[in-house]
Amino acid sequence: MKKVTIKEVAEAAGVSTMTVSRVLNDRPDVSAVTRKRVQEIIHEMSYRPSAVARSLIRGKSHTLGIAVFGLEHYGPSSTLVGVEKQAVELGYSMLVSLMHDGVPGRETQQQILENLLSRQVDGIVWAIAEHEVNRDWLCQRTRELSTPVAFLNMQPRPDTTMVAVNNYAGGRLATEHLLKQHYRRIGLITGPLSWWEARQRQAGWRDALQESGLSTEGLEVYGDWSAASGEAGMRRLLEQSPDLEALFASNDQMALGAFQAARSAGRRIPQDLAVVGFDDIPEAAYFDPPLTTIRQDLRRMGTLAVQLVHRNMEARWREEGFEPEVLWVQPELIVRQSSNS
Amino acid sequence: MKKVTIKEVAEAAGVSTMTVSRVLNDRPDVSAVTRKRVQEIIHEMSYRPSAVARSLIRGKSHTLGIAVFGLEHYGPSSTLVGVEKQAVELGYSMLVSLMHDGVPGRETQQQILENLLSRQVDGIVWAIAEHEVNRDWLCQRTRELSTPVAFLNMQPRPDTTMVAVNNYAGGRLATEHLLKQHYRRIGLITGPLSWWEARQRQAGWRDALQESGLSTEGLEVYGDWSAASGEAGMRRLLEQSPDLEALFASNDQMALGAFQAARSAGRRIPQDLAVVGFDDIPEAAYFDPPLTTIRQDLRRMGTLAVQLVHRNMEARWREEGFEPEVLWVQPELIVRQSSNS
DNA sequence: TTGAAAGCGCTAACAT
DNA sequence: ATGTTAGCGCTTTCAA
Repeated sequence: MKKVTIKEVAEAAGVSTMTVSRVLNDRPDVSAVTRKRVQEIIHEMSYRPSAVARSLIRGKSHTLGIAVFGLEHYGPSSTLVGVEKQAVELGYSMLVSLMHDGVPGRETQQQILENLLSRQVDGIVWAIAEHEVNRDWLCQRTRELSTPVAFLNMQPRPDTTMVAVNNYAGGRLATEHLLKQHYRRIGLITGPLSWWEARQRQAGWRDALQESGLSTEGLEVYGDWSAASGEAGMRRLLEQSPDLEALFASNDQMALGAFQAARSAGRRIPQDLAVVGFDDIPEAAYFDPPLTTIRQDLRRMGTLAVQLVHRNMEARWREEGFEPEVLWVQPELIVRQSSNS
Repeated sequence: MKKVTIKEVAEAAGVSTMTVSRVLNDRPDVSAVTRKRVQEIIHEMSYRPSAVARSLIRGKSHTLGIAVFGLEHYGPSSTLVGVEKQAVELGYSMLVSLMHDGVPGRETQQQILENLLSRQVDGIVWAIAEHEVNRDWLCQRTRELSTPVAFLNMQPRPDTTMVAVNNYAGGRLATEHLLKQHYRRIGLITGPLSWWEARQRQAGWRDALQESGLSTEGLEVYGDWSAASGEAGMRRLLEQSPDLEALFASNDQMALGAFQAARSAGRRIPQDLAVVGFDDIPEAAYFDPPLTTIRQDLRRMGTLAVQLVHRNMEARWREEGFEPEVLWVQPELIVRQSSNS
């Protein structure tokens, strides 16, 4: 089937394209008879106005761009779900760009940005974790654009719109929960420290311990978010600190790996070792034992990011100013049996 | 920053828009001097050609539409990753539409399809599981389109392009693995039977048992893919068939739930009960015990779907015919300790 | 090697 | 209430 254009519809209906256009846009200035006839023809020919032509003329594409890293994982996909839902509610479609490789390089990020812009997206949500790759250039670049951008989970910067989970607070929450139960030797398996989120969780753990006058000596090992790294990390931790009483794993997968290492070492959870994770993946409640963890409302984060972008767009539309703002989402402690003393 | 157009670039360079266009498209018929100058100006003004205008004129948007259901889950997000990767490699961007609610209704699917089409996508990948909602209308509709569509994981139909995992074979694989180890009372926790995939896995299990001359009586309970339903299902199964020796859970989450129920019932895995799951989610290898499961190469499925769509598009471009085809992806048995006798 | 004119599909602004 | 003209940003065609 060839694509039908407004011209053909107009011809078939014996009216001008303008009249068809008016019917399409529900304008009041069309006689009821004409409207009805045109609508019928539209239906018959299964005519569908070209969003592309409309974008060109209106200078708005009704499309939001989103760049996501690590979509296979629970966090990014939940976030994307939140973003999409809100986007659709506000009448936008989603142009999605993914980053796959181990570390999101500058080259690729640049390409993604330019591609989204060339497709005339009305706004952008940047859900690519901040790595050691210098990100200032990106933030700088976005400030020069006429297209609003909201960043997710990144080190806050002045004049930048951002939504982030308070990972620092999450780290403290986890650690303080363990401290309250009188554990004193509380280990940490970090995420890759090139990630902002991993550093924040680490800082929360460290500060909580230090404020209680406790040492962090020998209690910290490095993971890469994977269950395998959690297992290896736990093993190292038990070797270097056999007096370990509790563990804060920077995500649930690593906690799961740690469970396995603890089992092989003959340590029961929670009797011999209390564990807290981070994320609250759907499986966490069914771990053995069910995992105490820090829940992040990722969908909400996505939703908020879209709202910020949208408000920003509307402001620019009306030629008003828009104050960049940073929105913090608070994480929540979910207590299950892995931390019960 | 206002958006720069080709006109402004042309003016700044003192040439016609045509010359700029030629430079943009790397046409040979521009003098080296002019080309260089224009390129510099383009860079200076950070001019970016409008993909929208190009789409309009060329009748190709270089965009692929994809409709996905249940993106929070591991399966759909892996598939999307595969789709996106291949799409980008072939020079397309991805317009993503999500379905959220419990059951993907016809209304919403229709809307999604129309929306993608109105945005002039060059091709569509339909990754929404087939439910009891009658899908024939959708397939029929796509046959009338000038835009090629590839379906994922659906009941094969004539004249329809599709990629699917052989879920039936997967179900047999799981069950035969258990049979080989001399288990005879092998239970099944199904997915929601409104899903084609769930029915296929069920059929594989049933046929395998029946061909071995075994009864399926009292060995089947219904789940909804969630770990909670796996736990409830396992409990029921143990009640109605206390002589249960093994279990095939139609996905890994339900297997995880079943683990928990088995534990509370005092049954050890695998000594008292062997378990096989389906999907091979990344966590499966770290369950306690590690889960034997059926792996599906979901990324590959996504990749293949895009390739089919692309070949189809090229064929239409050259006004050739294109034979709809059905591609089957074979699942693979991953043996871990949950099924070791 | 370069440019002018026409037009992709649609709508805003101005007739009638 | 309806039609005409012009133009969104770019490229195709044809002329110079």
